Amino acid sequence: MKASELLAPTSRSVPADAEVVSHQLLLRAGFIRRAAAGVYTYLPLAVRVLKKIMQIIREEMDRAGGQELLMPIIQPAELWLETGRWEVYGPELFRLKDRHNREFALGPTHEEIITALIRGEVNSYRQLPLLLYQIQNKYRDERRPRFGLMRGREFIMKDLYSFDRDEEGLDTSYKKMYEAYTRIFQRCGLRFRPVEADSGAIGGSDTHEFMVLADSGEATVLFCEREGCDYASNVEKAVQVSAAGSADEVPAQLSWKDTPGFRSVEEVSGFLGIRPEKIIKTVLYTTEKGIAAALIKGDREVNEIKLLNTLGCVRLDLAGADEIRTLTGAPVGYAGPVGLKGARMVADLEVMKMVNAVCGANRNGAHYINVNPGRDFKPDVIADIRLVKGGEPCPKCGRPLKGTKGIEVGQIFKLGDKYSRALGATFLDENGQSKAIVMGCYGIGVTRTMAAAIEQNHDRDGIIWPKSIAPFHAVIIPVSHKDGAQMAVAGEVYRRLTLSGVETVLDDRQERAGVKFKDADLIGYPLRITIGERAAAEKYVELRVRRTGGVSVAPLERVEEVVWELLEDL
RNA sequence: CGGGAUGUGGCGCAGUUUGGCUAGCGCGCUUGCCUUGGGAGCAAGAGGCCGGGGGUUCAAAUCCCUCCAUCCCGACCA
Repeated sequence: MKASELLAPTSRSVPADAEVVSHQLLLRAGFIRRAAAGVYTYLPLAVRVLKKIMQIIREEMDRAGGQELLMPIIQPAELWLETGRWEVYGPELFRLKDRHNREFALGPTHEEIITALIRGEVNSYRQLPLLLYQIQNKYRDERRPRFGLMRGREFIMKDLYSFDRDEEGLDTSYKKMYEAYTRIFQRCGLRFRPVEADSGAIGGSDTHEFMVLADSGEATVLFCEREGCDYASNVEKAVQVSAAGSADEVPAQLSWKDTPGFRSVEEVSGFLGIRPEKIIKTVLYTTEKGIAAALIKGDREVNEIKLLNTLGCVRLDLAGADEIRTLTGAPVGYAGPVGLKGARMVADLEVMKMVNAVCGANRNGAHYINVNPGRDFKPDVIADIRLVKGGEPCPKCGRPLKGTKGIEVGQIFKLGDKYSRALGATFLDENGQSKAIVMGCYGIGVTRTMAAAIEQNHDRDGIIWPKSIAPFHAVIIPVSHKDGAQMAVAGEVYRRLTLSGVETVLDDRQERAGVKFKDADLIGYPLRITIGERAAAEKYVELRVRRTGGVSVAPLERVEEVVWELLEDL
């Protein structure tokens, strides 16, 4: 490819509305352009990277026994009504109507479509297991599209669905995918970590997320650094290790104190001269099942995912000031569990071990002291509902966990029979018994993977593509485009490399050398081949590795050999 | 959806508070000269219904109303 013919519009200035590096660099290096919020055009360089990622995915899916198919993006509402997700999926589902006023959705995922397909095609245990996948655009009307390709409303995803006779078969399929995903992200040159996760709206039991470790990640992951311990979890899922209570303290008599104007944990603890750990924080939520009160220690935070799961709700919103006043009879800041009625009360495990705690008195400007859970109030549910933080003990081995940020590039789910039951996808087993097919689903964000790769591989000058997914392997830069000898050698190098299978760009643009060097670094070619005046005269080239900056030379007649050697090591 | 902000040639911005006559600057683009190992220099150019609509005014990029778009901060997902 000649750079003069390549549509790769690079830019020196950083676009004002790009916040994260991957977004900035994708724009600056001429990989993407925005069409609407969360919707992008992929320019030729990006398409080359995406194709490589997709190729790696295809190879690993096929190796694991997957078969590729292609399902419609436009999906009829009926199927979504059958599974109940027409309602549950909510405003994230892009909806549209045809000329006859029939309703459709733009597919955010394809459980409905594929299960409907399989219920028609699979009748016998002999046809199972089955692993089917596709790679195509997905549509999610995100509440807040953000960070370029990291969270788009239209994005490319690989989704595979497994169909098995029983749980055991599902376990096998799940394991295959776990291993395939591990290989895929390794091959893409990413530092990542599979973590336990919450299954969220898709439903199902077991699930892992594949997290690329990067500071710009939106998810927090906790993992154990001890050798041999493999515990790793999304904070949403991370379980707390119960600490010992303050057994030495003797419960005192319940009483209350005036705390005029002191509402927050910090204010109250400061005013009363106690540590935040002595306070029971009461957080009120509204749900579709009524109001819920979450009780946690003052220095903790509610894990709303856990709370949602504990309550068995779909919606969970922080209660407003009016709702709180109606329920507690006091303004925000004075809610407490003692004597509280009209809310479903969920206490965190830690709260039940507290002795002589402090909590709001459901009265303006007053808090109870010497509150003892079990004696002074009885929660409806006792459960693990708090966020675990870095530094807390590993549930498996007790060592302190490390907390980092991660970008979720893939997730695998055990769905069970949720969708097969809803849509009637059954088969006859060896005994002639009708059974629901046991399913799993497995997604990879292809466009997000590209962005994540940049988050992890860049420097001040630009992108540093891992060789396996780089748009090109090498760029050839003649220092002066007017120097016939240099151009001739550059052309010869280009012919040799292209012939030997190196994906090469010849920068033949009428630009000064500095401009070409800057662009080469920005675009992130793993290898740069420079031909200067002397090199042209003496028939050699200069090679520079983007990642290390290491420079070497090679004679023209051996250039392809040396290039391949260098590429091997990348 | 709440909270905050922005919208002026392709990109980055100034001008808006205090309305005023031909709307500026840098980058990029075109042409020529010159230069050629890290985004050179000089010269001459092209390119803007100042996000849309409505209003106030002798006069609106600037004030008011309204709509739209985009970005950032909070709850979900690949």
